[in-house]
Amino acid sequence: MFELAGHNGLGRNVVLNKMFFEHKSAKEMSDNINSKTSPKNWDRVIMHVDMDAFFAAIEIRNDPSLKGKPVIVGGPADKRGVVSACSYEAREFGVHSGMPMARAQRLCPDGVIIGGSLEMYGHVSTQMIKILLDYTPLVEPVSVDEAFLDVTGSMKIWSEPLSHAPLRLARDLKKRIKENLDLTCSVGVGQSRIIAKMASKLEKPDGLTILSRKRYRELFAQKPVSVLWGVGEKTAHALNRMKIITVADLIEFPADQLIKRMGKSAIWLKTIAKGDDTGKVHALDHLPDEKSISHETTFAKDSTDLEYLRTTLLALSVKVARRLRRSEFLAKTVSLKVRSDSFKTITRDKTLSQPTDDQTIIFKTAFSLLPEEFRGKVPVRLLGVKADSLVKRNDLTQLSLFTHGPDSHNQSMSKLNKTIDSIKERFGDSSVKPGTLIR
DNA sequence: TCTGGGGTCCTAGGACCC
DNA sequence: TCTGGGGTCCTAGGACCC
Repeated sequence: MFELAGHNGLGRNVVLNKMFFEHKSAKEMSDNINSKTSPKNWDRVIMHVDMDAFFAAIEIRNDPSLKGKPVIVGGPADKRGVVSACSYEAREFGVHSGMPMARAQRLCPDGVIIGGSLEMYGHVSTQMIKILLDYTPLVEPVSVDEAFLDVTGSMKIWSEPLSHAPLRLARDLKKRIKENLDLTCSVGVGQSRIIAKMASKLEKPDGLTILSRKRYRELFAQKPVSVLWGVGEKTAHALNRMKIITVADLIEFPADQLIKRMGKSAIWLKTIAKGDDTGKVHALDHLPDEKSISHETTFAKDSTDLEYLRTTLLALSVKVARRLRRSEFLAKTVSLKVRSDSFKTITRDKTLSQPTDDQTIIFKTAFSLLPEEFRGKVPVRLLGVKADSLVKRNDLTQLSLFTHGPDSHNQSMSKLNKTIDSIKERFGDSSVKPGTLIR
């Protein structure tokens, strides 16, 4: 951070964090921000709020005796569980989310393993969103523990001077989350979603980073392409084979050649490299409709027992159908997912003659898609059922708006409440919709 | 070391239609 | 007798994210 602060003399650095606040006076800060990259001249002010070690932090908050200990939240090792979140103390041992619990336990034998409650995390997530809504109606959850905010319209309230408005707002927001939820978050601020998103990661935990587009480019130019959001292992390798190693390489690489090699994603890769994305932050009650609803389960032990597989598929179908009905969707397509003992995963799907939310139809369709080799021969590790190509029931049955009450205020209130309630349904199970960040 | 669960988006071939 | 081009749907698989 002091390295970044070292750029202050150039009058262009707008990277700030908690260290910065503690060590710099208001005067120094205003000198720092007072430049042509000042947030005051931004066309948009986007924030990304990312809760720190969310599940683990909630567990520690609820049981202070866990404070300072390596806390690991996830499924049990003997049921092939993985880590879904862990405290920073656990990370010191090399534990991270997505890691098999068996391995985490070996790395961190004294770690406190907690199964956790997705329902409770969803509840806290809802509380967090409610706080964020006090700053702007444009709050778009990305997952249980993350959201984008477009606070462009809120800037005037947080002046004077205007150049400090994003900083003041972000500090206030962090303070309120700390006071109300007793949790910390990291906030990234920038002129686009991608900049805000990348910025929030920089000073975790309890960070606050404001990044101009210029500074964003300076900061990431020499970093490997894999730091970019959306560039995973495979894409990084593909780019590396084209001699594209750093973010700067990606920016400089001729667009037409990149499109030839990478297809459509080339455009997006260039965009994130430059921090130029124009993606809007959706208002909470105008989120794009869900595209699919699915449930899957991994068995504690692989199974060749067809009756067991049937029962499991039925249970999964019931869960999927229930969610379809609750959210008033019908599915045009039913999809089955099977993972074998050798970890090979296949999917089979079928488009129905009539869209449905009926568990029996979903189950029968899913079961009929189960290939012969998995009916007693090849051991099955995982089964999944997905409802796809969703349509709103109302769109289909032509039920009109008139069926709702006449009181427009109550109507919009209940709509908002319903929307907030549905966050848990939609995001409370650590699901995400990464696509909305981009497209 | 033995790899969860819930999502989104993209690609690609073949069918089918105009 | 050889031969269009475009559009959309269906199905399977894969990359990626949290």
